[in-house]
Amino acid sequence: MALSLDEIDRRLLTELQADADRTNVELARLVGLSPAATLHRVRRLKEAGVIRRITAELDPDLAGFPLRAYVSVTLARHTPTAERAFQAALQDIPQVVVAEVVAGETDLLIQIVARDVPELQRVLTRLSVHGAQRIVTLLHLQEIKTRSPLPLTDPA
Amino acid sequence: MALSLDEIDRRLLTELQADADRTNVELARLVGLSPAATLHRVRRLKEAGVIRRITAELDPDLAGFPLRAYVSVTLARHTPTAERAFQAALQDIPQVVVAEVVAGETDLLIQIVARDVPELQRVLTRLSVHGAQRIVTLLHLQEIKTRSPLPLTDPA
DNA sequence: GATGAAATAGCATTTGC
DNA sequence: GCAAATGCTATTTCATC
Repeated sequence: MALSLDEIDRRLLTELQADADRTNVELARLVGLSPAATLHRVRRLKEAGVIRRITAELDPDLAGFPLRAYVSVTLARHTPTAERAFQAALQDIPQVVVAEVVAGETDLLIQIVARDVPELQRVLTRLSVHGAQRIVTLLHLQEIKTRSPLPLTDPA
Repeated sequence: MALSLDEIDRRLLTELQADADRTNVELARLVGLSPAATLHRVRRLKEAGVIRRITAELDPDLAGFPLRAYVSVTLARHTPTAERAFQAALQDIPQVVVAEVVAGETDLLIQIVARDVPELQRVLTRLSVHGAQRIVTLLHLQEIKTRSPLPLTDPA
């Protein structure tokens, strides 16, 4: 599943994770390649899917979402139909910004954003309605380490 | 803490969250503004901090990190010193890509990436060594809903 | 097979309105 | 917020190692 990336690819990916808001010539200088070669490599990394997308990361507070929560969910019934129905419901709840199947103490882990407490509560209620049994909520209090780049250049 | 954003700002932010890999003229067409005005607004949003950064989102599998885990941590001692020491340790572990203080069943929630099981285990051991008491690991199995934009245009 | 250099078309950015 | 102007960049092409 993993692609073979050489040292220059890894440096490109590291730089682009840290800051993708730079010109191609700037990026080229950083990795010591010509702009043309740099452009070619970055395009290949996008086409290969290693770079999923270039995106704007917002400050949730400043954007009007002071409440964030992690919600771990255990489903009431574990039939394939019930699971698919629940997953479809998650797609339709815009305040659910991430959802994953996990292995461990729970079945699913969901990330929620909300503008205020009533909105948070409405989302939790919707989860219950759609088949969530045990719901454990962890309310975000403080960021310790903000999303950091994958450690591509580290010794394995 | 929240900024006042008008409808055009919200559309700009929504578009940039979905795909920031577009030219300014393209973005201008999408929101119905001139390129100059669009550039001005986007720059203001960056300076205000609503846009934290523009970043490349990678595919963790293709980038060589097939193992991801959420780890909830309860600290052995809750003295300010112990907490600060633990948080400092997190900054130094490159496989820890996100860390937050939460309220609920646990104290901290951490996101980890690893290339293989031994690497994952090494990280978990480092967490124990630095003061983590109860460690609950949720291993990522499958993405249900990939990181979605903040629902800026939704009715509150 | 990937890189570099040169050329063109298009864009980012500024200024004045 | 818009329109026009300029300097720079993205992008292509072609030659090269």
